[in-house]
Amino acid sequence: MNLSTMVSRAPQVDSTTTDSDCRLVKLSPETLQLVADFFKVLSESSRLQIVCALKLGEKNVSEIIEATGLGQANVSKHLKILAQAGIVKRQQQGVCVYYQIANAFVFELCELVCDSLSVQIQQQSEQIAHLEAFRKA
Amino acid sequence: MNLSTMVSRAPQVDSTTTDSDCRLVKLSPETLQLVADFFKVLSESSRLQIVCALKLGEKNVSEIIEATGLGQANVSKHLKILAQAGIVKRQQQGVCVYYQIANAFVFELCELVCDSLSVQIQQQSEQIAHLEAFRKA
DNA sequence: TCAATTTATTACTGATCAGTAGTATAACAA
DNA sequence: TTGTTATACTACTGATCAGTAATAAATTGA
Repeated sequence: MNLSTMVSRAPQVDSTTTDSDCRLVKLSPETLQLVADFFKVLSESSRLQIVCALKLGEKNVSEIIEATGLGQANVSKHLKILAQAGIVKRQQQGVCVYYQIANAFVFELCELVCDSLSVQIQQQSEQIAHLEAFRKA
Repeated sequence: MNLSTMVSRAPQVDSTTTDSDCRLVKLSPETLQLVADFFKVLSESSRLQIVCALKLGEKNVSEIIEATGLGQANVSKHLKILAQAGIVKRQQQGVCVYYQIANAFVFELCELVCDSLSVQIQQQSEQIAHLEAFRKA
């Protein structure tokens, strides 16, 4: 069972629309809050730095601190948030604690955003170029 | 030119890894900040409500207010944020201002998160069921 | 046992932001 | 013009949160 079917059984569902073309339309505010909370976890560059640092494989906390340049308490806090969101997994090995990506789809998300941003930036720079050409003429 | 190539020209790039398997590893903190800022726009349930309200087509501000139940000033503020992020487009028609989704990939993002969350919830409920069975035995 | 290392937690501060009341602006109608 | 409707803006408040210093806890080695 996925979230859509869970939500489609909830009372606040709008059943006047078809299933195929508008899954998001049916989501209740409570479900949207869950989605928003997940996006919030990824909305801090420090946490994205940690995620990127784990892209090539697991690291312990000290290695993450070194890779990101963040403070120890800060990294520990962010790792807790990432773990609670199910984005990283924790594994203790003696004194050290190793973290790894638990859900690789975060990279898919980030790359989608990157691609969209690059298109936006390209369009903006083209518009600026047009404006420049117009000003000179 | 996309963001990846932009970033791969920046000095802080890690060139010890291959291009295909780790685009995100190369992103500078500045680029990650842009990605984080985009996620932040989607990290409020009110804004996701507005996005969902526009899923089936454009709406003017009054219609969005009615669809979401949010306050007028609040909706206006969120629409400005969504427009600045390039997620919605603004179009004035007489007294009314119509907004529509400018970049449909936000739905792709949301559905990816929804699917991931549903898997997590399902796994959690299975774990709880196992624990229950263990407790009874 | 004692010291060193690694990670987590707590308490605090400053910054950011959502929501709102009030106000401004602009278009249309009478 | 005057009033009405639709939208945007400003200023404010309370809540949330990132970063940090200090401390705690747990493991390892001497």
